[in-house]
Amino acid sequence: MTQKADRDQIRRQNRSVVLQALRRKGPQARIDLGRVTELSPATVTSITSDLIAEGLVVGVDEPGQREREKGVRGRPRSLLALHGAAASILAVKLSVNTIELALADYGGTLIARGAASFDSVAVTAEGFGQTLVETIRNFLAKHDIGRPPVIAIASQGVVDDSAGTVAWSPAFAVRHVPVIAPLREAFGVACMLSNDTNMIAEALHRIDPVRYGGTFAVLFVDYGVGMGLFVNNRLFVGETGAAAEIGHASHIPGGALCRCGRRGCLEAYLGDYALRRHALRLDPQTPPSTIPVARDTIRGLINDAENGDAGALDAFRAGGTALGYAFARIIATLDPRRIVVTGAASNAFPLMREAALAALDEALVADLRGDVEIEAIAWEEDLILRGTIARALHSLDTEVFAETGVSALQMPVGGQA
Amino acid sequence: MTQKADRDQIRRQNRSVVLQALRRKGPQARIDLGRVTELSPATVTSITSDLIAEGLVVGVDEPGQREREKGVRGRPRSLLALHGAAASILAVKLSVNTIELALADYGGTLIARGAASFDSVAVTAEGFGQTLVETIRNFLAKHDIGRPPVIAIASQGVVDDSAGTVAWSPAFAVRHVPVIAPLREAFGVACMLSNDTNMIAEALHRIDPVRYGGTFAVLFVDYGVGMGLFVNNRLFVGETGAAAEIGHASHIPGGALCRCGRRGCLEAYLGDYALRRHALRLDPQTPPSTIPVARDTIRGLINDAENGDAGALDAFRAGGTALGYAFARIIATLDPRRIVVTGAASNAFPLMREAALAALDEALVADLRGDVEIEAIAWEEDLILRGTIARALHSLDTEVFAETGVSALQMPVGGQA
DNA sequence: CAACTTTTTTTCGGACGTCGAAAAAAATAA
DNA sequence: TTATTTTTTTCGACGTCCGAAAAAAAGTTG
Repeated sequence: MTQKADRDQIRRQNRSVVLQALRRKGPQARIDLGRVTELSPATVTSITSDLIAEGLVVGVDEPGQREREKGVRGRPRSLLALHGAAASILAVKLSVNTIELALADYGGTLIARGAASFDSVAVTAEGFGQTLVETIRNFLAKHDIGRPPVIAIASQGVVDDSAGTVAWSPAFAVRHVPVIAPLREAFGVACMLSNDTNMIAEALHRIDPVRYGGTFAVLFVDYGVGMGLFVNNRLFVGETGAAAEIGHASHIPGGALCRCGRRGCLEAYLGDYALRRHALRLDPQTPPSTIPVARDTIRGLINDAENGDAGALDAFRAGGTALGYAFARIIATLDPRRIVVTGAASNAFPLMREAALAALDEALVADLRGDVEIEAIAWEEDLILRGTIARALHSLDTEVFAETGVSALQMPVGGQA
Repeated sequence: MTQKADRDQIRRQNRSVVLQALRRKGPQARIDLGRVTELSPATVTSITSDLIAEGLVVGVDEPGQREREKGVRGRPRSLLALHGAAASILAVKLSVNTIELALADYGGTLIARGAASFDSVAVTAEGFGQTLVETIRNFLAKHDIGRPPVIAIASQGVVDDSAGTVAWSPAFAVRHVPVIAPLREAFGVACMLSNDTNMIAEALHRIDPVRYGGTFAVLFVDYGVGMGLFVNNRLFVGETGAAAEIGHASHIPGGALCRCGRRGCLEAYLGDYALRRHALRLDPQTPPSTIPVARDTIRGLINDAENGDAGALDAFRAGGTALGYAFARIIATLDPRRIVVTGAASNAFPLMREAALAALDEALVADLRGDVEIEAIAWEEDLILRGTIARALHSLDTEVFAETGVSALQMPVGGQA
């Protein structure tokens, strides 16, 4: 049953709508905010003056503005913008042997970036929290910032967002590694944990909410296969946060041997090791650990294929077939508007397309397919960190700062209090 | 981006909350409504007096009430209830050769039921609308009711809810059969169209919103395999209404021959014809049309299996394996709280359980499985019509009657105006 | 049986958020 | 300097919710 509504809720929602408008459309005058949000000018004035008093929004003087309005009569518009110093976000990306960090302000401006290495294999459930805390502490010290109010982490593998742990990741030998708890304890700040592929979906949605909206899926094909899912314009993570973990869902019962030890996972046909295994014409049961892969394995295979190497071509054809079946199963279950393929292997999509579409035809009645669009987009490493930042900012806009009477989480900068 | 909120929205939502509370908890006093909805007594009085004036709610005298409160001091509670005559719902269930009908009032009370036969195979895209209109007209004439304000249809197969057509159904030889348009034209009333298995999920959710809430899936295993999906406490139908059509999603690429002409669909292992085909030890490529099935095929097979028939036992074992893989794929994609198995084959779940759980183990890393509960519930034919009525009533509560100043869609009863 | 107690329901006034209209502010044009 | 235009703010009205108080309608008690 729906919840009751009261007056406070209206204000909360409208504050949030104004903040989101400023985030989406950049600095703008009150009159524009009124048009975008459909709130009356009177209400916009009321809400923005609160937000300004609380330090969440500031008046800005955009230099270009003056000239662009040269010769326009009337009272000049005074632009408002999100106040960068109102909060800051530390986005952390966990992958094999690497922790990447990015610091952004409330306006979404990137302030600093960094990276650190660690030994994934040696990680213990207890020790990793400490590693993470130290890495973050070092990074923050180097960038002269006291206390980031929000830490958002994106991790490979299966994330349990209610427990705040990484339930299972190719990066770790151990399971159920606590992440949120040690950070909250060390820094006493709000923390959130997400799956990395979900953050790709989030980034795409923030970049183009129309194209990447409604219900859509992102397939990340790289060292493994991940999936990010939006349902009804919202990130969907399931009951425990483990939704969209299609990489280790079964493609062919009893099929090729996967890294996870099971047989027939989608990843065992599409992961970098799987493609190489196929290209080398090794037995599908060859243990993945014995197959040499590196960061650029997929690029190498694409090169080989483009030079006419039959093994590589075959590997992508087989991968394409698996991909097509994955499309079919996603469509049958979710009827999405769009499926996006990205990751290192997205460059190989032209090599896989034909097999993928043939498999889709074979696997799904045409009447079930709807109008789903399938596209491959070039892979950018940064998408994950950008999505992570975007998600954290959105949660500030809708949850923290929507609350009336909350002043900015003041960020001490430099030596000043 | 979220929409702005205004004053009217508060009232709409709170009216809706009150109506839903009356529906969920039955007749109750204002003070109880206040407790359930968390609205103040003053607000409850204000909202209910509007609702009473509009004919949506009436005061009732429940005979038991008096005695139960014997000896209780204070002003006696005066119970309010949904006013049955405020609207009526005609639920229509379309299946092979049969149209079932049920008429209910706004209070959810069943007023009449009926059924009619028609020749599914002979249906044409243009003619079916007429058949449906006539069937409904006859039914309504027989029950002395003028003009049902809401018609809700549940159909087998793939429903396109934006187009208002049955895109593809085992009941019809033709595709894209218009349903909404002819009804709206003939009766000029609000119509909605859903997939039948989705209505099972809806019925379960209304019966026990806690148990059947959040994200859960219903697998309907019977003549075919259907799926109903709730995501975040709401029915999920995808972008075109074709979500959760797992029956014709691929289980084994190139596998057993399905009714739809493709190979390896889940249904080709779990549908009644598939089970019989296996039990008779026929080749998996034997065309389904040549396999004799009837309404009680599954019951017969269960009997055979319980009497030790090796073929029938094998068939259920194979079906169980397919079911287990389906579980695994659903869990990997959606991470649901619960998966419910129902339909005629749910009685066979004990015969399938072992194979299903073994397949699930084989197909999905344990860490991905979350705390999903898998249960089989006895199949009741009525669940579909009940869910259809429930869905229509819910849409009245939240969309039509939530609007302020809407008086009841007066239902002419008997000879009276 | 009249006064008291208890519980439910209604009434009343205050607070608050949105909106439209009018006023004020700040520019250009004549 | 006055008129015009556009943006922003102010003001008053209206609607909704809520708390408090009053009213209503019973049972209890002496």
